[in-house]
Amino acid sequence: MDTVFALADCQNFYASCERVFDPALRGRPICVLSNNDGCVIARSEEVKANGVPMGAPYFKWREELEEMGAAVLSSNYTLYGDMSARVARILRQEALELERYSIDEAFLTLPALSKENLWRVADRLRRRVLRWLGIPIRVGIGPTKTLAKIADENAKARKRVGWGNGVYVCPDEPRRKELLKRVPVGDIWGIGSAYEKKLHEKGVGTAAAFRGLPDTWIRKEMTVVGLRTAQELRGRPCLELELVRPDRKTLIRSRSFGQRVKSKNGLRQALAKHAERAAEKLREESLVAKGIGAFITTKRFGDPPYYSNSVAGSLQEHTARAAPFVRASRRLLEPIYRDGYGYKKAGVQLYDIRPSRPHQESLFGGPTTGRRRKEDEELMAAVDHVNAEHGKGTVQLAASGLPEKREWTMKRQKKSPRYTTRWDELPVATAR
DNA sequence: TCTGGGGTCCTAGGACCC
DNA sequence: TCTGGGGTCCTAGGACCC
Repeated sequence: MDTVFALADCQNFYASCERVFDPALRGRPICVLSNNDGCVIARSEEVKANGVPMGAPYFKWREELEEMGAAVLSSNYTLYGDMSARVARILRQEALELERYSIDEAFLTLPALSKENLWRVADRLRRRVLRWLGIPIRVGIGPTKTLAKIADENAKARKRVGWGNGVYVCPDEPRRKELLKRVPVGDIWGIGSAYEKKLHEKGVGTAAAFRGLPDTWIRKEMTVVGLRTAQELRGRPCLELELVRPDRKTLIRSRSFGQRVKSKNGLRQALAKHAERAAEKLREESLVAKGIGAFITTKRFGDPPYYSNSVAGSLQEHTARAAPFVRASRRLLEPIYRDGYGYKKAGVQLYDIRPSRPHQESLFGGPTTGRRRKEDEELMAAVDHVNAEHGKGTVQLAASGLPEKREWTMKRQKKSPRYTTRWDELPVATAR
């Protein structure tokens, strides 16, 4: 069957989620902050209209946000993740296949119906998601993923000026070319700031001009990735839906510190905590890893002297137990730590990752064999269980320090309740 | 004072092998 | 003076995404 691609995109997703559960937020400007309450990562329309850019540092905009009466919230990923899954379930009702591309976007394939009928299917999904979940979505449709993305952007632009309802089907040639003449090259999915600059220097400013460039030039200057993008803009699909998520290759846990950390001990505790959380994530996904790297950095904007370093190491065997990673993180800190700097961020990266089953015992037994390993695994399972019941960090290794003694802990002061995943945080309705 | 935290893919170049 | 021709694997760095 001939198919087309659709991109369904939740509008102002985090802000929309917050509004679903707190009616007082409807009609009120909202912004959601990154971890550490550092920058603005989601904005409602009102906040966008007031000129607050994506990624803006919160402290620079605090006063303006106050003036506009904005609600400022820490990010609540538990809530957003759950709502995201619910949106996907509704989209699957019409999709031939569905790829969850990010927390707030999904690619779908639909049968290649007439433009009018595609529009109807998409609009039905849009209305259903709005009515059942309270989340406004847009849908863009096209013959390739890249064109579906452009259709979605176009739906957004049209809606902003009061045209349409957030559903847009990419037209056929030659009207498609007219559309692409109005799309700035930097707005194309796959063209970031570096390629945008390069293309501008070549005098290429629009998607139409970009897709008209010779393949040899694109290939040479932008690798096969750029060439695929150009082909997709010409209507030739090069990217398929990714239906099974490929096994992850790396796993990073890192955080900026609430304040600078100078002591080796502080860094040691932070790395231990990241190692512990990384191992927890491995178990969550039934994976094991052997490679581990650690990094520390003072890196700040315009704030020398700066120092940044990382080092990689390896465990003796694949595992998902916390203790070996924590020990390794402590060991790895030694060669990279320099006294006298105020560190701003630290993290742990795991690699050489593979599924934990089927379980492979080394012929002669690894360093940890038999009963000892079994006990460790049971301990980890118990830790995960307690933390799932009572909240992350209820049980943890002593190496990462007591929460109240930490000098490096994260700021997250404005978080909303986990309305949909915690019984004790359910929204309360009162009648009068 | 205060600027997130994850990921992926591609290429070039070096080490090493026969 | 002249200095092969493949492979593979690994890593660093650059590009992109949300």
